[in-house]
Amino acid sequence: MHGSKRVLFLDLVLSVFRLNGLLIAEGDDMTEGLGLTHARWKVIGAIALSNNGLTVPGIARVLGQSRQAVQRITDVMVEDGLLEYHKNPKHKRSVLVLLSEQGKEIYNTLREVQDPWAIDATEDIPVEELETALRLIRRLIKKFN
Amino acid sequence: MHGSKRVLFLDLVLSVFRLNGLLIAEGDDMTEGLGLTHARWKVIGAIALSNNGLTVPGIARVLGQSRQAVQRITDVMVEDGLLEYHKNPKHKRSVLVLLSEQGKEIYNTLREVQDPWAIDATEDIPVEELETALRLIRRLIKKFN
DNA sequence: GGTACAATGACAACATGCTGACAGTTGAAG
DNA sequence: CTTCAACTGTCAGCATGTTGTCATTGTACC
Repeated sequence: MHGSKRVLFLDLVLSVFRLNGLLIAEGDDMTEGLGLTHARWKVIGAIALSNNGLTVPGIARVLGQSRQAVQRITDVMVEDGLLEYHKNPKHKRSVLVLLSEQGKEIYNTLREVQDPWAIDATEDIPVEELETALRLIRRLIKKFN
Repeated sequence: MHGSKRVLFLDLVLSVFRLNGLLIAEGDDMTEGLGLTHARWKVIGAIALSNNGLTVPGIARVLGQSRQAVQRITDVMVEDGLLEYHKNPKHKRSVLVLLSEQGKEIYNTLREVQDPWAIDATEDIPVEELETALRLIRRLIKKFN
């Protein structure tokens, strides 16, 4: 009988939905004044975490979104001077997306708010619990991928 | 120095974003053929879990969304015969949203797919890990609420 | 009872996400 | 070298979510 396990898991799923919304709200609060929406700081974060830049479909894979949705955002962000398209030696059409100088400045400003936030959020949570939760979430990601 | 804990947490945040997207995709796959979108099965689920029906703003609070977004969905779902608006003895304007007969049937059909899915997804995951992860996520939800 | 504040429905403008479709590019298998 | 499937950019249509605004209804406080 796996009844309680099933309920436990459905509870987890609903909680992930809820936490997802709250995390986006937190991010939007943090980026208030930087002129960023959640779609934008997600892209900036994904690029900043990569060393050599990412292609548009690459960003989409990291964020778990469609490449078309990411393409639309990056196009506007390039127009706004936050990102730059660079030639990709490995692909004639698929350019690399990198942070512009302005984009880097905004990311640094974001980090100044984000770092204390992350530390505060995990203040009273043991590292082991974070690791267990992350491992479980990764396992589910792999399963559903 | 909380550096590694900070990185661990940011990794967790990104993974929650990713898992959120994958779970919605899983739900959409399960409801394929039922004519439901994720906005719709979330509403049906929220109402089904409540005993006496919910008002539109009430659904919004449960799902962590704006009442306007939920209102638009429920209006169309009433038109489509999935939901019904009933008089609310406690409020002259704010009606109660309930599942119609067709809505109940669809929810039952959904359960027939959802239950095996939940069992399969957690097949090789110990209950203790599920509980640890859920506890952590709930703690974060409470923190950001 | 009256009054101030919160909650609700309704509508609009906008940002974001998805899928489908089509053409050009890449890479791997034959 | 050829061929074909997968990947990519681009455009279009549509569903969803957010914020803002306004009038109406509820509630709490005096």
